[in-house]
Parts: sequence; structure tokens; C-alpha cells
Amino acid sequence: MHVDLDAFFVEVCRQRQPELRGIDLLVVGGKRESRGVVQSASYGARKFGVRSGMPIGQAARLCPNATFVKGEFVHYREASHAVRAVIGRHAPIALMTGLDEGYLDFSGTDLLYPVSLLEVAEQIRNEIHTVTGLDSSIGIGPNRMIAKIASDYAKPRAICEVRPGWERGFVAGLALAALPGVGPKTARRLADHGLNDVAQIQQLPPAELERMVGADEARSLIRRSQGRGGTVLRAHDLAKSVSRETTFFKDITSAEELDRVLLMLIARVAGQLRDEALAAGAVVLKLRHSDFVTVTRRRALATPTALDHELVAPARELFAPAFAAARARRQGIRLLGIAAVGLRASETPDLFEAPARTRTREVTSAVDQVRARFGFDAVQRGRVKGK
DNA sequence: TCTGGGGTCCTAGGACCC
DNA sequence: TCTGGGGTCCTAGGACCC
Repeated sequence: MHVDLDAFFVEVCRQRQPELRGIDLLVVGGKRESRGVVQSASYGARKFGVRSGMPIGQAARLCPNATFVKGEFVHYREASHAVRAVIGRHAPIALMTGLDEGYLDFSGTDLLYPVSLLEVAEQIRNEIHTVTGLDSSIGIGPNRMIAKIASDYAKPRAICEVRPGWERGFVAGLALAALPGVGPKTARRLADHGLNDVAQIQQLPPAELERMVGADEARSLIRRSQGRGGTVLRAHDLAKSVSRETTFFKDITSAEELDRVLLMLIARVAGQLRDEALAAGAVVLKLRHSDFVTVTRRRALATPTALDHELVAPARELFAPAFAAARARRQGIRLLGIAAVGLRASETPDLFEAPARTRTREVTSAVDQVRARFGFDAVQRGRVKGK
């Protein structure tokens, strides 16, 4: 079963700001003049063609009378946790796979629900509404992909059940772009071969498809076009990466200013690593030039770490030549980002650690404790704060 | 029209090792 | 003098998802 909240970001904002409740044309993602994209639009605004992922400016032109709000991550997280608590009560395995969606695995519950899961789904929808005030749609199917597509099909505020044996027929009516994993680029490439609908793949000889898109792509496309998908639901283990990035209100050309932001981003990333008891095996620097050309530079670390200053040195070594290259192209910097990758569980400290490093770790842990009580901004490096 | 932020997975080439 | 096969790790970019 796949549960998907309807216009999640919009509705959470309405809950938190009652003055938005009477407003039919609502766009969440940022203020009208911001350099961002639409996170979510009310059904009213969608009638004007506003879609998530669309630049805010474009949305403002399509729907000039809309109200634009930014929204608060913590509010989304709270609502999401409430939904998780509800679904967790209804199936042996249940997990959220995003702020606004989750799966429930009912494998092995045939005796409990011999005919259909429709009634449970109804109950879950009601409970979510009672607890959070939010509407949701639910898809039921023999595998994750089908359940996911079914919840999409059900939207808004409905339930769609696809019983075993119906998979192939159910997906036969869909456009290829409706299959998870087929994004805009792939859809265009397939369209270049005259392929637009799932039904076409179902009828095409595999050898011919393979000739068009290659063996790997053909195999996965055929599998999905038959309505087959994963049936296992497993909580994911350790994170693979932790990152922070920011797009500037105006492009930046000053190395000093960028260095300050770099330190601030590293502080955030390192703080989260320590929070989750992780250590980074490598650092990735990301720069986006004014003309949207985006480069990443990566450096492996000799020793995994979650300490700010051990990430700063390699990050700066990556930054210097990358920034020089941007200068050579006469480009300002639009976005700066830092990621910690190659993550592993942080190990217990080395017995023979250099005393200076021990002190740094102790200071860092004191800073973490202050931040836990008074917020992240309660303590900062002079370099970040200073002018 | 002027393009967010947080992630995951895949591909592909090169260095290096046996 | 010209050349294998398998493996791992590193790096860069791209597609995709919410």
C-alpha cells in the first residue's frame, strides 16, 4: 500500500497559517521575487498550469493572483512524523519514503484481510485526517511500483486498488512518463524512437527495443511495462551522503564571501555527521556558475572525519582551482555546496590520537551540546560571523 | 521561463594491483 | 615488442525522485 498526502506542503502551510485557508490560489516554495522553484501548488493554482519544480517567476506569470509563501521545514517534518505514527499502527512494516509519502507492507496478512485492503485503506485515510487534518490518497497493489502508480491515479482524496493479475492491464493505459524512473530526458529519448505509451513496449519485440535503447535500459523498461516491481520493504540503513548547498540571492564574485559561506556549510554538514555518528570518507565541492554550468570536485580523505576543520582544508583545496576556473570563464558563482560522502559509522577515538586533536574533539562536542540546547546559531566560528 | 535543496543510483574512464 | 583478465578505488557527470 502506498499512502500519498494531497498537496502536502500547501495544506501544511494552511494549517499553520489559518489566514491562508480561504485562499484558493496558493503557491509554496518562496516569495514571488525569489530565485527558487515551486515546491507545491494548490489545486486552484494548478488549473493555471502551475506545477512543482517550475521556476517561481514563471508561476507568478501564469497565475498572477496567487499568494506565494515559503513554508517551514520543521512544520512539514512534524506533520510527516504524525503520518508515520498512523501508518505504523496498521501494518507489520511501514515506512515513510519522503515527507509526504510512505509504504505499508501487508505481506502475510491474508488471514486478517482475506478479500481486500480497501477497508483498511479507508480507515488509514480517516485516521490521518483526524490526527493531522490532511487529505491523502492510497494505492494498493501486488508490488511497490503498482501501489505507487495507483495512489497517483487515485488523487486526490481517493483509493485505487489493483489486484494481483491486473498489473499488466493497469499499466497498459499509461504513458511511459508515468512509470517511475522514466523522467523527462528518458521520455524524450524514447519519444524520438516513436515510443510514448506503455502499451507500445508491451507489443514491441524485445530485440527491437534493445537495439533502440541498449540491453540494460530495455530490460528494466520491459519489466516495468509488465507491471512488475519490487515487493520488499526495508528501512534503509546508513545515509550515503550528507550535504548542504545554497543558491545566492545574487551571484557572488568575492572569494572571501564564498569562503565564509563554505565554512558555514561545512559547519552544518559536520554537525549533522556527528549527530548521526557518521564520518566522511571524502568531500565534494559543488559550484554553479552564473550561466548554470555546474561542476563538482571530489577529494578522498586519508582518515574519515566529522570534525569541521578536517573538512575545511580539503574543501578549500578543491575550491581554489574551481573558483579560478569560474573566473577564467568570467562567471560569478550562483550556487555553492558541500557534501560529505563515503560515509561510515564513526569509530571510537584512536588511543594514540595527537593531544591537539583530542582537544579539538572535546571543544567540538562542547559546541554540539550548546547547539543542542540553544540552537545551531548560538555558536559560530569568528570567520563565519565576522566581516 | 530562467531554472531549490536534499538525496540515490548509474555510467565510464583511469590508476593501480595481482 | 606488444600485450590478458579480473578486481578495487577514485573521480566527474547525469538522470531521477520528492
